[in-house]
Amino acid sequence: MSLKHAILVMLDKEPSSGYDLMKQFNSGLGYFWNAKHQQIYQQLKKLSEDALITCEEEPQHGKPDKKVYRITEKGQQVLKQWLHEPSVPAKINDALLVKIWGGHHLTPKALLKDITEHKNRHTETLSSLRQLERAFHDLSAAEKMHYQLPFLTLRRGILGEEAWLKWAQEAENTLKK
Amino acid sequence: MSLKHAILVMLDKEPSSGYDLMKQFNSGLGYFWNAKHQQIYQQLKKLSEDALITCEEEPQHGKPDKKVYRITEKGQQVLKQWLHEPSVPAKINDALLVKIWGGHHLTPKALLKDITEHKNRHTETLSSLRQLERAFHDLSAAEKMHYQLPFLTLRRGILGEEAWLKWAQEAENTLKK
DNA sequence: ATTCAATATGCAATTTATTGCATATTATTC
DNA sequence: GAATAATATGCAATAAATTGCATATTGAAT
Repeated sequence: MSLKHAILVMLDKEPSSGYDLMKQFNSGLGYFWNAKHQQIYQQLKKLSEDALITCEEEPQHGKPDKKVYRITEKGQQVLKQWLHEPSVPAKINDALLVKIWGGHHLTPKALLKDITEHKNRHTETLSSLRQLERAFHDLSAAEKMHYQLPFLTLRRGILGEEAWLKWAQEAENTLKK
Repeated sequence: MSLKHAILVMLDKEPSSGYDLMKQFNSGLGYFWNAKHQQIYQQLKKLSEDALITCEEEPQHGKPDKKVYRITEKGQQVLKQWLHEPSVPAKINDALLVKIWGGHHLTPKALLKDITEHKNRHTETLSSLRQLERAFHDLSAAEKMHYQLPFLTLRRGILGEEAWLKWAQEAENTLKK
């Protein structure tokens, strides 16, 4: 379980509300970790109880109140310890591939339709990742150095999405025959 | 949740025991779906209760007894229905990338070590996928046609692993500087 | 003889994740 | 003025996945 650590990593960079974290998880920066808002709020509650983070209510004008969470010393210790452990390999559970594997019950057309929908999503993701990449390239050398590590994760996203789309092309060529 | 459907797809191709399925999930063919043995046995139990599969005990000589599961008519119906629904996108939860994203607490050396371990796993996976690919190429045209769809999933695996390794090279170049 | 690896399955408890509500404010659009 | 989208959070129930045991057989190696 690393949602906990993903949250700690994010709060270590910048204090945030659950809603802020949720947006990060659902946008480019959180490309590598997915979580629904419920999970995030639940984890924040747990992390608070364990005193790995603290919570401050921040009244806002024009918007509902925010609960801003901050990582504590204890939280940083836990985070550092986790960072020093070998990371568990990401597991792949890809329903589309299960479907294709057993797809002889379906027409190629039905398979293509499903693939196309996924392709649209991947195309969008790639496009927003590339946007972030361009923003990175416009930074000064010092800033580039500073964002070196997040940039690596961005590159992973880009290479991953490119490979996915390349595969989709192959799949389409096969299924259209 | 598609472990259920992954199992149905597999049993639809060939009756198997939980242990057989487990091996598939942990080898090349199950590259696109991961499950631990507990999950598989639990699902088989549930699927039996729901009458989507049946179970037959098969005594073996030299080995403990096997429970061979077969998909039922009802199971095939459920499977077909699922195949006709749009498949849910695979979600990515990659602890290594979380680590890199927050890796400024670590030395580049420590990060490289972790990446190298992952690289070894990915290299092995790629190598076994390529072996399967070569086996495919040696098939007759008719057989190739028959395995067209599983071959597509194999290609996804290969392209995915190649992209991963390409990224690892980039990451190493960055971190070694 | 004994340890080890592979085969084969499972219970019980816990932890994680998902789903389905539910609420409240403000700004904007129709 | 009413509907909608965005902001912001949460409870409760269920489902799914993981972890830690636990057992039993056979063959091969030491």
